[in-house]
Amino acid sequence: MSPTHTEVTVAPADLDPCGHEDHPDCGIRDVLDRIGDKWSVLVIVELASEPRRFRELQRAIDGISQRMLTLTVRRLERDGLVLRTVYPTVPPKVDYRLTATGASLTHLVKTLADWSVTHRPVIAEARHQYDQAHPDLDIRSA
Amino acid sequence: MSPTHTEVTVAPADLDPCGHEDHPDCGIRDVLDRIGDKWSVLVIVELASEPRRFRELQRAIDGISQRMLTLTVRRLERDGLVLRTVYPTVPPKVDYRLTATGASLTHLVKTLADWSVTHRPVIAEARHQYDQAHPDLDIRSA
DNA sequence: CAGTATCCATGCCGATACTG
DNA sequence: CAGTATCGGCATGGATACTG
Repeated sequence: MSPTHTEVTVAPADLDPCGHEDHPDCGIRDVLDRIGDKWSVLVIVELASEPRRFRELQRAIDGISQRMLTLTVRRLERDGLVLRTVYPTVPPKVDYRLTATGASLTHLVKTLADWSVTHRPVIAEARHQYDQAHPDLDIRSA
Repeated sequence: MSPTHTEVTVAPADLDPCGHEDHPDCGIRDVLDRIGDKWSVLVIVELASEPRRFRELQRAIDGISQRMLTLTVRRLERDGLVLRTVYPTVPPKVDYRLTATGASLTHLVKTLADWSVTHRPVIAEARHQYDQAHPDLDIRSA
């Protein structure tokens, strides 16, 4: 880590992984880079109803490690989607809640979930068909 | 969608990475596992307007490798989001188009893009603030 | 043109151990 | 409780070469 460097991080082109703005693509990748990872949405969903403490989140989100929860909430905090509040008590208490921006994401997430529920059977069937038709081919491990 | 199959496909735990259905989480992770990767949405966006051939896709999607385009369209095909058509000509011609299910995703993608465009400035600012306040901390490389 | 096949780098993520 | 630090596996994805 060696935190002793005064150099100002310029952070150029931080939000623009792809080169051209005229394409409608870029915005999408941007959101997905934010919530497309393994845990972010689950944290957001969990915080949608009410603020949660660190351990509460960890217990609520099945399978997440301490490390990943920390990383996930830190990133969400950095992006201004989650507000982190530290109460200087002993033992320490920290809670997390959605900011206004973060809360606006819950609608989006709901839309995603709805789509999934609606189309899940069709997709499952499509997969089944495909795997029947291509028994030798294995996409998953390719 | 022509539900002409009597056999109830059990689909053994293929679509259910997390263990419990009562949580609202699972559906979301499901979509994200499908479109959350690096290229899928870009392919979908590109196919939204009209069918495309393989090379057309590759040229349209800046930076995608041959390998990744193949993998991406294959997965989308397997999930029944994209239809692949081979014309037995020489040289070979293959085109890809969205299925009805795939097309239904474009609305979703549009929603994502809109959210991104709307909130991008706020998020950029939040990041900036955060990085100012925590100059030593580096989340990106953690 | 439309792919396969192979090799390899990165980095996401999990497991574990330790701290204020 | 709420983290940090370290190590290591494994999947994702890029580069390159080859094929029908």
